[in-house]
Amino acid sequence: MESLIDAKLHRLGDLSNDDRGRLEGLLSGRRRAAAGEALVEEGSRPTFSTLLLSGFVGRVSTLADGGRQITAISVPGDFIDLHGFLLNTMDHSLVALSDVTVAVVQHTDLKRVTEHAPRLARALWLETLIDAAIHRQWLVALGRRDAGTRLGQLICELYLRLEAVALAQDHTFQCPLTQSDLADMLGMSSVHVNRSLKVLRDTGLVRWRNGQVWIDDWTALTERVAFDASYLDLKLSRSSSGAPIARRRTA
Amino acid sequence: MESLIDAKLHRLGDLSNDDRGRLEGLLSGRRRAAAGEALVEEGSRPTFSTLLLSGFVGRVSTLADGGRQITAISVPGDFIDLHGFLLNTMDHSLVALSDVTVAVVQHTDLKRVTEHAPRLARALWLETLIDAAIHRQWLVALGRRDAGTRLGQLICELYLRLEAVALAQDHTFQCPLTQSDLADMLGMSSVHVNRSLKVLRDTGLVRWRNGQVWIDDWTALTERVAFDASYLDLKLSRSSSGAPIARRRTA
DNA sequence: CGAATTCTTGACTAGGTTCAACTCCGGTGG
DNA sequence: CCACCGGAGTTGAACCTAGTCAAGAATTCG
Repeated sequence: MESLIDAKLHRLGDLSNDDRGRLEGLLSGRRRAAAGEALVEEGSRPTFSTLLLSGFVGRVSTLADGGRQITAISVPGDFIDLHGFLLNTMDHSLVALSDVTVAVVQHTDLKRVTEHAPRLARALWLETLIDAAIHRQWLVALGRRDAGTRLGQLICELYLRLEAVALAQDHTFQCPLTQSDLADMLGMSSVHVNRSLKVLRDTGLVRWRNGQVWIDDWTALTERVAFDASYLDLKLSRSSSGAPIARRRTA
Repeated sequence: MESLIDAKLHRLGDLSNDDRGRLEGLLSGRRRAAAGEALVEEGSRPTFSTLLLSGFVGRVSTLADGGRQITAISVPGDFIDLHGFLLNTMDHSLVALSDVTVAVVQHTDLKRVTEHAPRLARALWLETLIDAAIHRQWLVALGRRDAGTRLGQLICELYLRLEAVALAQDHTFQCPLTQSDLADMLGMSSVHVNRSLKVLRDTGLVRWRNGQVWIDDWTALTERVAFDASYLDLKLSRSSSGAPIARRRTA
């Protein structure tokens, strides 16, 4: 478990050992929650953020008519809800999509530390920017991709994110999400998730059974769904060389 | 123009006069761009961020098949592309949706200042978190709302955001977006935008003609499209009192 | 082993796309 | 001054993707 935290802290950029120690020192406790439990409720004002150690957590918005949209999914190693650190009230819930374990970070501690460690603050800021980059990718998918493509892209994304924390390898991974969870992420009905999954299965691209996913043909899948992983590979920018303002007609 | 900057800085939270001065000092120059020009290209590594002074800018992702998705829209007073400050390469373009003016902030200056002014850094972080909150709201809309609702919600959002910077009042505002731009934001065809707009017009809720929008019945519109403005009203959290971890079955 | 989810499949429906034609409007040049 | 032009808006008709409803099969869990 500690190795997961190490791996994550490493990915956060080239923090000094000081900063890394500061951050590890913040983790003040552990909590567990069972699948279906809300870690943080919409409308509440949490006093802590958490680092997800095991399991899957979804950001869930519930509509008046009972509809659900999962706007993001966190995998082990992700900070959950750094948003709650700066925002007054939660505009969505954080729900355990499987049994989960989290490490708790008190906002008061987080505030104190970030005021004295600007590089660390920047690393955490970056973490939320990566969230935003994933949000944008999902927006493109929901707005302009068909159902099968959205599903395939999500499977690719999950695989790479899990592989990055050593929870997936050889194009297979465990995934506790139900088809209904997938539907709420992909903005479609669970029936259609099922049908789309069947197409991926019948074309030999992906098998998904009993909570285990096998990507049988990674190359064909990424081509079929036009998956470009670059949005997941975001790192803290170091130097600042680059091109001047671009001027080009797009219309 | 300076009053716009003042208003914006004020909204960023209770910065000290020192911090406010620091931020104003960052604005190193002005640029103009005509509708259709790209301010920042996908794949580039910008060395500056900008504050939008006039006009509208969209974050645009272009698909291989020519499809476009606008994942966010910036109105005057918004910082554009703080993302580019920390991320290595742009995963999308920033395109002027009308003629625009921007104030430029060099990343090197931004970096120096945020390292010595943690509160200011936090205010800018917050700015990107608000972007993310809007992203989530759009995700919910794209995933779970029908076309008319999405359109109505966008009109409500635009009105409130423009009103906050004194560019809208009395439920009317100027909006240079074409129906095709709207389509690319709402993930639908421009034909269907036109039809949805006609429904809003015929039911007496909204008129949109020659770049001018009138919301004829705000109350009815917000009810019709279940618009909840709270996600736009996000402020820097000050104290840190709140409820402990919530435990509730949602399934 | 029985109950409750979850998954699977079929039949029908509806919201939205596509294609195409036509209109409206502002700008431009003869 | 007006005729033309191009971009934006408007509308109809045919088509299609995905949703809904419903029922049965498979899994998991107590």
